[in-house]
Amino acid sequence: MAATLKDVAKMCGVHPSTVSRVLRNKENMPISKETREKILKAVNEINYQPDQTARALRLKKSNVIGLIIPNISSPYFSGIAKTMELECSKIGYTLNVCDTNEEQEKEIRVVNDLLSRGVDGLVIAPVQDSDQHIRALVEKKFPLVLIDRCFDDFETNAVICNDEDSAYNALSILSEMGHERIGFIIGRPNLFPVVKRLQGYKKAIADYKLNDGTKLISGGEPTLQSGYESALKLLNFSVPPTAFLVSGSIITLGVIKAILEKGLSIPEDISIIGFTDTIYSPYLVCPLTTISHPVQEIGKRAVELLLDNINNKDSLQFEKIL
Amino acid sequence: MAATLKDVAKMCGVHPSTVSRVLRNKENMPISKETREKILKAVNEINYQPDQTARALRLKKSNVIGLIIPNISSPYFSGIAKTMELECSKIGYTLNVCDTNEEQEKEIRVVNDLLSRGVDGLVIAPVQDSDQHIRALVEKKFPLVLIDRCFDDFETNAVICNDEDSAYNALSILSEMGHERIGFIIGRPNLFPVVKRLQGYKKAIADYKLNDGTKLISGGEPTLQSGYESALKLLNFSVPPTAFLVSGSIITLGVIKAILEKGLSIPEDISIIGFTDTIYSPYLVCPLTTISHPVQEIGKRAVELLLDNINNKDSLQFEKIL
DNA sequence: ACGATTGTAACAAACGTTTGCAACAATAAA
DNA sequence: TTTATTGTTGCAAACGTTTGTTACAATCGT
Repeated sequence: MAATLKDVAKMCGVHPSTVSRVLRNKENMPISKETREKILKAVNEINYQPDQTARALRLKKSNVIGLIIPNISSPYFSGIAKTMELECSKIGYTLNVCDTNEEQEKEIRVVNDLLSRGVDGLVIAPVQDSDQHIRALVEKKFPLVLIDRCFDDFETNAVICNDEDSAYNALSILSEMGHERIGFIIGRPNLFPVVKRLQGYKKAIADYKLNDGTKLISGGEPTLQSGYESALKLLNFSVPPTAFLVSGSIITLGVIKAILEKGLSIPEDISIIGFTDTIYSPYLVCPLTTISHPVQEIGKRAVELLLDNINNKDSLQFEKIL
Repeated sequence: MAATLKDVAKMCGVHPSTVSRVLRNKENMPISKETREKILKAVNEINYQPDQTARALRLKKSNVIGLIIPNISSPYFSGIAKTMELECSKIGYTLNVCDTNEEQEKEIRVVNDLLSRGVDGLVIAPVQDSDQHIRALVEKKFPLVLIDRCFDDFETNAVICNDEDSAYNALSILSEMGHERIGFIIGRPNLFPVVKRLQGYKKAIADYKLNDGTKLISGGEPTLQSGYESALKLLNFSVPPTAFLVSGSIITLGVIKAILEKGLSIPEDISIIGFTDTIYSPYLVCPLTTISHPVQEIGKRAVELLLDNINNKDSLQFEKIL
């Protein structure tokens, strides 16, 4: 189908290897001006494009990096995907975005698939139901950066946010506003950032002596419905919370729905601070205070870190950003 | 690094080709039960994964299809990407999502890159500033499906929405509500769906005898700022419109901002119908009537159509869905 | 004038697969 | 016993690159 090195070589009456050398112009092998120009002319003429598959096979380097995320249609992850793609194309890399649909089994399949396709490195926001396959990668010293979520029991490169402090700060603001009962609505409880937020939340509850010892944490699924039900549950307490910290975009919508249905208004009756990233926030039915994650920053740092790792396979750091 | 066919073969004392035959179990070449089992055991033992790069090179088939979209962080396109990815992984294909950032030059680069990487087919939502590279693909009979946007002057496989009728219907609804001056705020004017919406809009204006001959169309950029300015422009007319048809999610936010700033309220003073796809719509500051595109349907149809095209390279149809 | 040095380009092997063909046994047919 | 047949496996080429080594000139130094 497409033109190959051999075709170009035949056109010029030279050997394929000569063409290759011209295109990758090696200094150690000098080539006469005439043949070089002859070859370049032919290359332009038939618009020769090197076969990256063959190239990758020979060089054991694909110039592709894989991004594995649990949900590409979430504004948070698609934002990260976007900036990573931009960063990658700047430096001549192709980004291969894969969606695990938040399923552990699929994540494992996808990792294997990308590996067998010869990606040079991997950026993963792992479903955190198991970790052996990730462990295996770090043991193999395969270039890897975790984002958003990471594991507490073994070290990897990672770009994560300081969710613990964020949650803590959110509560101190609410506390200063006079709130004494602050609920926390969460999504999947075993996720790294959720765990961290929970830690910050509990620490603040203790430090500021809030909630009267009542447990005001609820949730379980990262869905609108779950957010709705969880919020409703807390609102139906005899002494309901006067403020909410909420752990995800879609969940926040559910919480809002619940509050409005109870005939309460935001922020007059109830305050909300949400972990959510979307341009729509300022235009919601209620003014919403949000803790937003810097997607561009995360994406940029992730590819930087991964590239460092690809180029010198031994460095291992642990990076945090807020 | 990773185990190869040769490694497995050596373990079993057989030839690599035999291992290959076992794994791809060919019927025409029978293999004794003993060697087959011996080989399968070894494969499991060292967890052999075939090198897809080498495979693709040999077979001239990668089992990868490329998706090229102008903006992956738009909820519309990321929704399509998600469903396409799901569909692809069902049938053993990998989806490679690329973002052109709405730049024509980058789209061309990306197409070439994916081709040289040996994708089996391409789904593209083209930036529509030029079309030769797309034309070249269809002439080459390369498996291709266009989504969301297509070209009027040459035929391709395509999955598009009937935006003309949608716009027309929106106007008839607004007209029935009593509106006589209806503005239209658009993003990039040369885009296929925008052109179609404009046609529907104009047709409805004529049929229902609206707008008094005044031109109430404004816009240019697909940004919040542009939507804001465009709406403001129309609202500052001596006889401003009483309703808006708006052509994109982010633009809609700009329009809302403009209306609220003028001290008007939605929907009491002004009605809006927007072409926008997002879960947030019901929770915006105002109840918003939206024309939503069926992302799952589009994604599903696109990969179906593309796969038909990959398998029998001659079929060419033209498909529309609403 | 002759060997050594240089500039230039061809050769061949390799990356990890797949697959048509040949080869070798063992068995069946004669 | 010989020949044909079948079942099972090995051999080698091919996919399109890259790169160490070799080969051939022409030029140089002496």
